[in-house]
Amino acid sequence: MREKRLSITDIARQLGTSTTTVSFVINGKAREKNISQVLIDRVEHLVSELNYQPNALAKSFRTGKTMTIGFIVDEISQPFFSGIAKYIDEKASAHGYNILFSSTKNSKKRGGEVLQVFNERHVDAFIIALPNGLENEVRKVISSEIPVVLFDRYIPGFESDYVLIDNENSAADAARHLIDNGYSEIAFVTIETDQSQMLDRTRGYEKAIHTAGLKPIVKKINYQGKSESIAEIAEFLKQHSQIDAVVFSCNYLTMDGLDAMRQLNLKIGEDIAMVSFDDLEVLKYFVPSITAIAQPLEEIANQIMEILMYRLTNNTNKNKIKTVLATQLEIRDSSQFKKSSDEVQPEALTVGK
Amino acid sequence: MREKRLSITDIARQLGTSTTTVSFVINGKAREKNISQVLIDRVEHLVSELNYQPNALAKSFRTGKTMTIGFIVDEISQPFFSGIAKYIDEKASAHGYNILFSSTKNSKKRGGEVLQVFNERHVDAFIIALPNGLENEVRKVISSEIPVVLFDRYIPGFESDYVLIDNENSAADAARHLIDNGYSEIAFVTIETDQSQMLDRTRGYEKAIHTAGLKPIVKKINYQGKSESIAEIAEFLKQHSQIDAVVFSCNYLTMDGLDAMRQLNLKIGEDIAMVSFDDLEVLKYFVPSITAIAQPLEEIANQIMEILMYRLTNNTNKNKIKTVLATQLEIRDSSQFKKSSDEVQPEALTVGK
DNA sequence: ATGAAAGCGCTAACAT
DNA sequence: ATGTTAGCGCTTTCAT
Repeated sequence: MREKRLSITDIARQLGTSTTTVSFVINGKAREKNISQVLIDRVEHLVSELNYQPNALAKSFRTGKTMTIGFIVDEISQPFFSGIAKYIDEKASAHGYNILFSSTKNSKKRGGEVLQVFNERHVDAFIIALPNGLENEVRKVISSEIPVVLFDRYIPGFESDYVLIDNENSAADAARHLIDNGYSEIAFVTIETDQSQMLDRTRGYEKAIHTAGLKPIVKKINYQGKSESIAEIAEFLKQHSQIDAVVFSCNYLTMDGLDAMRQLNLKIGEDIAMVSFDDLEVLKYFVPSITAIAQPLEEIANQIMEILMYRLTNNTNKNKIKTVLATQLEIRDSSQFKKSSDEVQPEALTVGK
Repeated sequence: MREKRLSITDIARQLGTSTTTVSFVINGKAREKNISQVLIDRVEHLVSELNYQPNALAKSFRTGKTMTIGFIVDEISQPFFSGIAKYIDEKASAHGYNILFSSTKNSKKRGGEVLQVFNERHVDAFIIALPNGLENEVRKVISSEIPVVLFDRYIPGFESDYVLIDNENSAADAARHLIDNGYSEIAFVTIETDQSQMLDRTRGYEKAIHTAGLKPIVKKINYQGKSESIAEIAEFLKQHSQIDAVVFSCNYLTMDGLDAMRQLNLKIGEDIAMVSFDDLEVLKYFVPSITAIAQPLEEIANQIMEILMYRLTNNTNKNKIKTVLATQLEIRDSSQFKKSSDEVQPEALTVGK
């Protein structure tokens, strides 16, 4: 299938014409280059008859274009990233591009290596969820005129194309939703990090809590691994027994939180309300179903590809495009209106006041 | 970062040596080619001083090797596939390979296109979860000596490397587990397909049911989309109210099944037991937690890469390697020992006998 | 309207 | 032990 491949020279020779002509015809530049219709037809006929396939390697070598987009994320197996990957692949394929991916494990070292390798392979563009500390390396790529679209998080104060969601308002909405439903001791569980999206989410939560005259309770997990995270969350919840609702800042913390709550025998929706930042298909099948902030995956991918195609087509890197998308708070049973608990004065008091 | 790149000729010129020497040193063939240590040192010194990076495109063009592996699956966003992708990426990166992926949507047409495009891009090897009907195209690739490892399913009667799990016994185990726990009207919900893994799973279920002297109840969904699937499952369960346990043949059917059961107000673990073929992290957090057949993702990826590295290193395609791995039945609460239902004679009878 | 030919950067067979 | 050089297949400038 690959060894006896014809070259453009073979086609030209058989036709008694030049490689130039064949090249022009193959690349659709025939008209523009004033090739006669007769010749065009002859070339096209032979090409399809012999099922000639241009050697993409030679073409890439010659032009420097690889029709490849580098997709760099923390971990491809995370549903958010693989969901984005799905849509990116669809759009990219439609434009003749393919996706080269690698996971950074959110490590600066690994991220730098991937960036370098993909750069050496001459990917035409990058789509990156930026690992901590890789700002300068990415800066270099951007200044070398290769299109880069950041997503999920960005570099504050740094000029780049990006597609984000409105993290601050999304988190604030979630907090307000809990406040409106009668909760007052609302915790926010996030990770210890500099990543912009996590900081924005925390800020949104804090603003909403302050505005309501409540006291923020923020737990930052120094993420070392799943079991440590679960233990830390459990310990946190045990130490702060007044907490009546929790917002988890990302999907893996939601998972760890579910585990911690189960260990503590806390009944979700009864003992404690919860909201997950990031929706997962399964969350709606839980009993009780779990309220979540859903990111618009397809729309994020659409915007990323739109920017990329613009950059690749217009060959300009000026006027950075910054896109911020809204999220959808999927209200389910885990955050329903607060029931007065048994220990606290029940209806009697309410009636009496 | 990319424009002012040095070439091997620049290095050679500055050193007053030849490109051959530089090439040999760079590619670690210096000793083998009897280059003097002095020269080796001089070359290496200048290379690192100037931070020379060989042009991967030129190298690929020249050698025909791209250090790229094509990873073709139904849908990258499915947890099973993105989980495999994670480990494949890890192992491949460690060997200097990168992963080009695309989803086929299990369409023969789309699968054929991806195969062709990846082939034109000269990927060094393929890892494929085969779409229905693409057998002949894959056959061509295999016979052209490009390493191909199939996984998840295979082509019965066709010689190829593959890594599978023991689908038949896994499904049989799940059925036996339900039988042992007192269930007798055990249904199997799968999709209408020719895919080997689904057929094997169905066969395993049927064998176990027959061996126990029970009657199989198989529902094959003609998968058109999520909502249709949910409706079909709900209708099926309603029509067969005698069913006391269900095995779902893959993770998306498990999801659809959960939705259907919720619609019918069936309490899992009480009204109906269930087992999921394919584990998902969340299944253990459900109340009740859901029993599942867990595939060894990392081990599958390991085996795939082992075969691939062997093929790529030894440059032989002979003696196909067929690997079948065991699964783990994660027993949780959704399939616990059957409680006698209220309509049926309760303890009194047991006591009386 | 068409062709000749240079050259992208690298590898490796073939000198010496 | 090291250098010379011929391509790999393609695009594109410059002739004609």
